[in-house]
Amino acid sequence: MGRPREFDTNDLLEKVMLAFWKNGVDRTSMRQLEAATGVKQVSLYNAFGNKEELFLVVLDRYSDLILREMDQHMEKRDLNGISAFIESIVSPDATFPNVRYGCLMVSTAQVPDAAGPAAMRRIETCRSRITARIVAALERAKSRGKLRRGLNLDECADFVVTILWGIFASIRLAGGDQTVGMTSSKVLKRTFRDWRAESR
Amino acid sequence: MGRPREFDTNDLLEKVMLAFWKNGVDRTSMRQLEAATGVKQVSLYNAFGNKEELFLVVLDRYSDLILREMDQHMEKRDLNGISAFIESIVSPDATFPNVRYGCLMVSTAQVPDAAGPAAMRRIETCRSRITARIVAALERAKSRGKLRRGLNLDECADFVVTILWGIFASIRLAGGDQTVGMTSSKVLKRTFRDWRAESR
DNA sequence: ACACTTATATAGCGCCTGCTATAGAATAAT
DNA sequence: ATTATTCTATAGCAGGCGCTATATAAGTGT
Repeated sequence: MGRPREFDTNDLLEKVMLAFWKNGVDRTSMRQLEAATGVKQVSLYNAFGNKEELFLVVLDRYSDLILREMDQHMEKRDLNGISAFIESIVSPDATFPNVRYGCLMVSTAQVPDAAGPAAMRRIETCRSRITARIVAALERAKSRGKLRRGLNLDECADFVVTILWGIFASIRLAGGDQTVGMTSSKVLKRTFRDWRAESR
Repeated sequence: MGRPREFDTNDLLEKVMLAFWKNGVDRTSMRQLEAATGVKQVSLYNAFGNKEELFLVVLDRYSDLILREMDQHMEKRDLNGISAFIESIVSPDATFPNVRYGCLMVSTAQVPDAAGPAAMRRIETCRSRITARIVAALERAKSRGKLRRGLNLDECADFVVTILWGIFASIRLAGGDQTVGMTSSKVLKRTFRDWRAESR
């Protein structure tokens, strides 16, 4: 019933996500989104309600993107999986796209009022999901006897996620240069060696 | 010669810094600054030229603040100095003020166009000064025979600064809660143990 | 006392923002 | 074919933005 929309929602959201990612919520106007997507403002409002709701949809999309990236590299693996995931972000031939713009969640969370409380809640949720995946990988490592005794896995996971956050923030500061991320990833790897069983 | 200004520049800049820190450059209007400081917009423009230049002055002030905090805790010390500095940020009775708003530089750098290229350059400069201070502390540790052989000090310093960045970004996300920072600081401390001489 | 300088106070300009009112075009169900 | 529905297109509103023009008050140097 009714006239079908002419634009492809998936394409549209991809372009909108990139615009928000690159320029931030505040500095991405609805008119810019119209220009970037070729879809008129009114159609955007018809489809998504308002700017905040559109951003929330995009944020969910981004959240899926990063969690899928994790699963792709970490499923059933342990410490090496964590390293592989981080390398997929910082290595020169990174599979994670547009990492030169940092992380949509990290940058959005720095000015909480810009995106609204709902966005902040989603970002917190996604971060805790990321942390949970790291914890799971650490637990796999432990059950395989690869970890020292007395290591607090939750604390270690928070540590790793904080480094991940720092890498994203640093890449953004460096104008997209992933070098800092690479060295951090490298040093983290040797920290993992410290976390392994004391048999060295 | 001429009429002297009625406001105290130091007080003014402190209030302006807090406003930018809390709300970000974009979401801090000149009218808000007028309200926060009690100084009329026109006076602000007379004294600082425009919003961007005012922000640059504030950014320098913030930069001094954080570098002084480092010197206070790290001068002539090594690994323990680094830990003390980070703890002065994340501990419940932190001496570093307003850390609940994260870091003015970290958050500003996430939306580069908001503050302008000059601000970005200053932030990069300050970050490299922070890194240099960490390197210096590591070199002191090394010259005191406290470090393992074969450790790349520059890489280790980048690692530490990335963690610092991540802590700031995480505190902001957590709405000012410093818990994540505390655990990261704790795990970093045991990473330092790994960096020490292999006599363990 | 005077001119000169620099402060403050009020008001407002042009621009961009998120959002919407209105009208017309295109498709679905009846 | 008609009706109902949902799309697109043009235009514009109220409000906030950075910034400034103008007028006036309050000091300093001669």
